[in-house]
Amino acid sequence: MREATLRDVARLAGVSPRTVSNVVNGYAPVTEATRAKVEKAIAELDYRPNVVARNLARGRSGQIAVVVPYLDTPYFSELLQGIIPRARAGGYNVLVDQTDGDPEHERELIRRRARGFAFDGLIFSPLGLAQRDLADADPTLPLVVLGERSAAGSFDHVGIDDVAASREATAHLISLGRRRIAAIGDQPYPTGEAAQLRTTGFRQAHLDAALEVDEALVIGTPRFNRADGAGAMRRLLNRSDPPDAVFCYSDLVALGALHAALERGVRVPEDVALIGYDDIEEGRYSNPTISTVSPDKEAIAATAVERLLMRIGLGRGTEGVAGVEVRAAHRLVARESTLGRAAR
Amino acid sequence: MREATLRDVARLAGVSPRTVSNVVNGYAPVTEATRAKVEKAIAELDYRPNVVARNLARGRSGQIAVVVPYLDTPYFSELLQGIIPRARAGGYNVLVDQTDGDPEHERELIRRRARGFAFDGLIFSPLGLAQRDLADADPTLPLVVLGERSAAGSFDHVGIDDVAASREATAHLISLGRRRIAAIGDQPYPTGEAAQLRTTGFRQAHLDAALEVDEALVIGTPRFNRADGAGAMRRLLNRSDPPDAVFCYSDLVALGALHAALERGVRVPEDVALIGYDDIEEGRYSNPTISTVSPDKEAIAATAVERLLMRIGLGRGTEGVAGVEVRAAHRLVARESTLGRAAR
DNA sequence: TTGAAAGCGCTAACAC
DNA sequence: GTGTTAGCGCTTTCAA
Repeated sequence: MREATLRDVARLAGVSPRTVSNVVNGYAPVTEATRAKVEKAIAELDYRPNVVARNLARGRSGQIAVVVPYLDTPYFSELLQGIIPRARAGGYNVLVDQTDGDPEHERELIRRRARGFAFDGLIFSPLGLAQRDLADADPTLPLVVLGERSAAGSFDHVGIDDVAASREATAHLISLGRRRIAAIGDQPYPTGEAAQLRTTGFRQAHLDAALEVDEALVIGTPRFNRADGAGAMRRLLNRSDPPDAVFCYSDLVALGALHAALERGVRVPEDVALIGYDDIEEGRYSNPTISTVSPDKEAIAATAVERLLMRIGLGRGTEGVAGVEVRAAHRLVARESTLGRAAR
Repeated sequence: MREATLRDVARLAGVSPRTVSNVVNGYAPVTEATRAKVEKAIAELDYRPNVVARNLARGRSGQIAVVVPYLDTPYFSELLQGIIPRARAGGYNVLVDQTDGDPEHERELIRRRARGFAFDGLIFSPLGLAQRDLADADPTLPLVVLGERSAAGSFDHVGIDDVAASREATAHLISLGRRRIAAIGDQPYPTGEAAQLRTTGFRQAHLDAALEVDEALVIGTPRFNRADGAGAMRRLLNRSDPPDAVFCYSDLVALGALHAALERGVRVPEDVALIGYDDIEEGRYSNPTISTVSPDKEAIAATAVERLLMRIGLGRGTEGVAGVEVRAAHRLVARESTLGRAAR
């Protein structure tokens, strides 16, 4: 049996489609009597508005897209979890996609709203894509980029102060008396813009303490995942002069590094202290627990959605609006991987 | 400036909308010359088809929804990661939502496609919702349910054999000489249908070995997460006669239990062996690594998408088609949390 | 307060 | 092969 349409309801209720539409959307004032009639007809026919038709008529899709490099990265799933309910509260459904960090996929997504992927706005966490590539993005697309801004543009940025946070994390290691500090996660320009900010903070902390950075201890990794963290750590431990502390550019990297250390019988933090970045739940349950930089994810999710909906609300007028950079709060969370069991 | 429409392209190319549509969709044979003209016009106007309009005309949304209880549960994010590319390959975009295990939210979603949430089919992982509630689901909705089937219906199920898998996991602990085996994760009917299957397998393994189940060691938890796992483990360790092994109904539960054990100085697996369920990546990097039941997630994702698209293809005819139960493969993966470091 | 009617942009049956 | 045209189901301007 065919789905009931608004027309069917109108016919049954003996009113015009216009009136039904008014009732359904709570628009113009409708007589109580009329409303009752219409609602009765709606119930009788089990009528549900066709969203696709509505969107076509309204000239919007009622959806936003959230695109991240990897969905199985806890940081992103935690963020997504914060974004979805807020978007729904704002009347939007959420399309999700991952790019695997593929620059082509990312570019395609931005340059021209990807084929067949209909959305009114986009929350985007670029990875393989240099931020300046966003510059020639479709300027009519409401866009919020996650991560610190590295280039101006007509879109918004939401992120924490990576340089400051990294500096604090490194300073924490230094304050514990560590002197040979490694960094795992550096990435070359232009892909690794976020990574480079962290490296900058790492260097600043050394400067602050009048310490030299041993360049051999700055290890690049293609991804911020457990496997790469473990691999980098193994290389560090193979050295004749291994580090006594490591600043990892993500908790996943730190967890991988931890695994590699314990596997070799290297004690954490006695032999080597470890600090991560992101404050994912996993780091609160690992053994030892992982010290980390904790970004205010709730604020990031909330701000990203808020800014995006605002831009969507502006309509095509978005084009003129300059990009805003929003800095969410962060804090250092010291746990066992730097303080030791004594922390308990 | 207004977006170019198909009509604009037709006008510029000097052909009819019909022809442009043909070119865009690669339908009917089109002369090379015409095609070239049309493509030139498309490029010139930077034309992109309006997906919403297309969907309305085609009477579909081109989207499927994936609904899980919690997005930040690694098992679900890993699954989602397998589902999304496959759905896109099949021409569908993926809407994602989480229910927080709220039965009302789940029911609403099924009973009548949720307001404003447009999708042609649904992959659904119920939690708070008893499977028999799915019975009075909209029978015209193409639906694939994740998890083992506990009731018949007109929709498909994709999952592993939970009873058998749980039996194997428990048998593994028994084969290691453990005799006081606890289970963490049981849940009351009707919410915890999946949990109860695992409890059944747990009991069967005891029967097989002519062992008694100590009912005091079967611990219920509201959720399958780290915190609940840790809490349950603490209670077990508080007993005068703690278990020498624990079958945890998810890896997250096992990771929480592990944390609680180590926190007390209880050795794993020497004092208590631990086995989980799901084989999430985290369990391969924890210290010790977690033994687990590994479901073939790729197969689950692939089958779920495949069955769903098949049902969507059937159109309204879906109604008659009986539900199919697909059993994906699983295997036991023994790691350090049962075998000890020697496993390396 | 409600009705009539013109689209929203695309598809596809039907003709030529 | 290509054009004509009538919808898809809803919104919304303009009248009444």
